[in-house]
Amino acid sequence: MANVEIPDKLYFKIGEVADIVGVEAFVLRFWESEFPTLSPKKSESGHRVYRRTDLEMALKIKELLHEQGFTIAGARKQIGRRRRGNVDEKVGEETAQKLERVRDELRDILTLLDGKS
Amino acid sequence: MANVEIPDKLYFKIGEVADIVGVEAFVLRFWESEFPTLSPKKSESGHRVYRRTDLEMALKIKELLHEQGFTIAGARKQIGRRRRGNVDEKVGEETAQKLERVRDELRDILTLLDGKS
DNA sequence: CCGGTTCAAATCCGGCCGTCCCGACTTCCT
DNA sequence: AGGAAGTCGGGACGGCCGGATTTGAACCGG
Repeated sequence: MANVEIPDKLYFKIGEVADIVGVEAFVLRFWESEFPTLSPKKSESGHRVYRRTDLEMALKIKELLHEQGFTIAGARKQIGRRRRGNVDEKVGEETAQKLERVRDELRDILTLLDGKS
Repeated sequence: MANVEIPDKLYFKIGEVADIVGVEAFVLRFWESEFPTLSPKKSESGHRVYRRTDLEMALKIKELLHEQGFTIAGARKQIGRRRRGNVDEKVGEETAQKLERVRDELRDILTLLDGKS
C-alpha cells in the first residue's frame, strides 16, 4: 500500500496535491465533482485549498479506483460505508478499538475459510 | 445478502443459470471470456454444463460487479485473492458447505461492525 | 418433428472516466 | 512592476468498458 508521505504543512494547492497523489490536477477537479467527500475549501479568489484530510481522501479515492479496481460508484459506496456510524452512531474511542480488533480477527478467519471452499 | 437458493441438481444449463443468477445468458458467456475462474464444462455437442461451483462463481461475480461496484479487472483481482491456497488443501463437499454458511455469517457480522468504526 | 434453447463470434453502443482546451484571472519570482 | 507559471470553470472530446444484439446453424425435449 504505497505509503506516500505527506509534507508537514497545513495547506496544499491543487498542483501539490496532484504531485503527491500522482494524478493530474484536472483529475482532482473531476473527482471533486464525483465524490461529495472530497471538497476542499476555496480561497478568497476561488483557488482550492486542500487540508491534510482532503489530501488523504484523495489518496483513498486513488487507492480504491486504481489499486482495488472499483468503479466510481463503487468507490463512493465503499467510502460511505466506512463513514456511516461515524456520524450518527458514534462510539467511544475504547470501544472502537475493541471493535477494530474483533474485526481484524474475523477478517483473518474469513481469509482462512476462503482458502478452503 | 440476497441468499438465492440453488436448486438441488447436479447440472444446470445456461438458461437456468441465467434465471438463478439474474442476468441474461449472453452476459454469462461474456463473463466466461473475462473470468478464467468461470469455466463450465461443455457437453459433447458444445453446450455449457454448469456445476454448482460454477453457479456460485457466477453469483460471486455478480455480487462483485453489481453490488460492490468493482470493475471487471477489479473483480478478477478480488477473486484471485480469495483463491490462493485453495488448491493443495481441499476439503470434502459437506465440509465446504458448512464453511460456506459460517463464512456468510461472518460476513454479515463484519458488515454490522463496519458500520461503527 | 417442431418450437424453444444454445452455439460462436462479430458488431454495435451508451456511458463511464477521464483528457484536453479555452480565455480569464491569480500568484509567484526576481 | 511585469512576465511566467499556476489555477479557474466549463464545455467538448474520446477511448474503452461492459454489456447487448445479430445471424444462421445446430441441438434438445416433448
